[in-house]
Amino acid sequence: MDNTVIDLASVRSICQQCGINKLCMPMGLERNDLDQLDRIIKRRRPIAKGEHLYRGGEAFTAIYALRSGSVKSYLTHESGMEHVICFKLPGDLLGLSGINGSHYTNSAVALETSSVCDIPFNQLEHLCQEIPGLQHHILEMMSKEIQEEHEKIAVCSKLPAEARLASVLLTLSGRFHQRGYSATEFNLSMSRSDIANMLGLAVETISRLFTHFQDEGLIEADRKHIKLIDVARLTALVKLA
Amino acid sequence: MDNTVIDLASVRSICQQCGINKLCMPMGLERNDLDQLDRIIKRRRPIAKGEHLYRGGEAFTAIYALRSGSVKSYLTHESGMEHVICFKLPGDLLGLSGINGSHYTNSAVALETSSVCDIPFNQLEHLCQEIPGLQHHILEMMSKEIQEEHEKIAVCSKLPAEARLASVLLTLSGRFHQRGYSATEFNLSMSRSDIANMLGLAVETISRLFTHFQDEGLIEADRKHIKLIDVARLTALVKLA
DNA sequence: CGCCCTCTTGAATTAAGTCAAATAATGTGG
DNA sequence: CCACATTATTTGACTTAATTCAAGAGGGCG
Repeated sequence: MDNTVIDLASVRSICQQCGINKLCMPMGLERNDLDQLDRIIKRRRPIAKGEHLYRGGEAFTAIYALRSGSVKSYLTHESGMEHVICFKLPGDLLGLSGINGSHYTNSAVALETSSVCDIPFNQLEHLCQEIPGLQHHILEMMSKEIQEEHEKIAVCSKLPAEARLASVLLTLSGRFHQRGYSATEFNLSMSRSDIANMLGLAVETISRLFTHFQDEGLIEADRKHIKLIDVARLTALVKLA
Repeated sequence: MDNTVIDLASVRSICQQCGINKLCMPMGLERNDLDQLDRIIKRRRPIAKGEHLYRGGEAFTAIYALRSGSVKSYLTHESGMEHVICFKLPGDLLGLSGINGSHYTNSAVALETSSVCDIPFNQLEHLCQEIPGLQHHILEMMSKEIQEEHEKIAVCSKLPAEARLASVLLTLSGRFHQRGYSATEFNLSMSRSDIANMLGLAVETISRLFTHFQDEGLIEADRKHIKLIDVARLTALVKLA
């Protein structure tokens, strides 16, 4: 497995240097495979807050791995109404739902300055033919997305407002933790209204809940900055209801 | 493309005979490929109403293609509460969310006598390595499932009860139509309470809506038998709101 | 500095839930 | 095949969680 001699400034692929690679792509890939993958990936210069990565309806050409920052993906109803689907963090993949139908079915917009890797999909597919581990990884990532959506539907359609917000906070906490950041203290890059939208609630409700959580000593919230104080009680909120 | 001579009772693979194959698996596969796929698929004897195809937590070994009947998939909350995720019809695939984590994350139970094909997943994965079209098809099916979940979240978290039920009826209508059945007249294999559960509503609400839709001349409902009368107005219900 | 947009807070409204009960199916054992 | 038990569906009355409307308070940016 570990056939690496310490060859410092060698031709290490960018993927290998990238701290998030365990999340987004490679996993147990051999060095050679990683290099191949690396070769098809295009890096972009940073994307500014508010810039779109892609929009619903555009031709599907690539999936994206978020390297830094955060991105919101959303559907646009024909009435023009937006529905926020999820918030992506570094290591997450974007655009997978575009595979079927060869057009993106949702839009992705940066919530802050972010950077992404473009992974041209047809090339990725070819590579999957040669690298079984890569194919498996893609399947796993898609499977995980399906799992997450199932979970999200359960939360949004079964739990009261309080539990939904608690769930979002805890989920974010867990995801930050996975990425090596604090699980109890973080900054929200999304607005209250994005959160409300995703949870199918009114902004006012979210705002009230934030103050309520704070009054109850569950969290400390200063604008975007959130500190989880009583994780146990937050967790209980989600379970109960 | 069409290199078939009329060789009646030949060695045609079961997949080729199966009327639903355009939905579940093959698509543009060559005859040879189809045969290979066919070889790994196991057919089961029919599954009785109420029998489980798999349960959440069990080791993930196979995905399933529904051949006839209908199946409900649901999550079980730790409190024991069930959350219905979706209803599967012939041609649909089940179990895809189990790929990640190698355990089924939801349960699938037959709503009526049904038959399925078991597709051992590791064999399928191997086959995907050899048949690019098959790999692509699996990716498409998973992508579609993600799309559908996105859509479902939008419906359940944004639309009022009336529109949610209209959406379910229309979606089912479309799916029956795709499968060659009437788009305007069909039998629901699921209970009112399954529908309510999936939509995040109370059974009573669903019941009231059925009678309401009937009073409004939108549908005719006799127990499980549903007849869509005014599709245009139903559609408008979903859009508006 | 001031405008704009996000967020917060309060009061009134309402959609949907809960509780309770009747009715209609479905199934079971004798 | 019938009587009974059980479950699914419907309907009504009341309650409530969350929305909507209205308005004020902050913050951030040009």
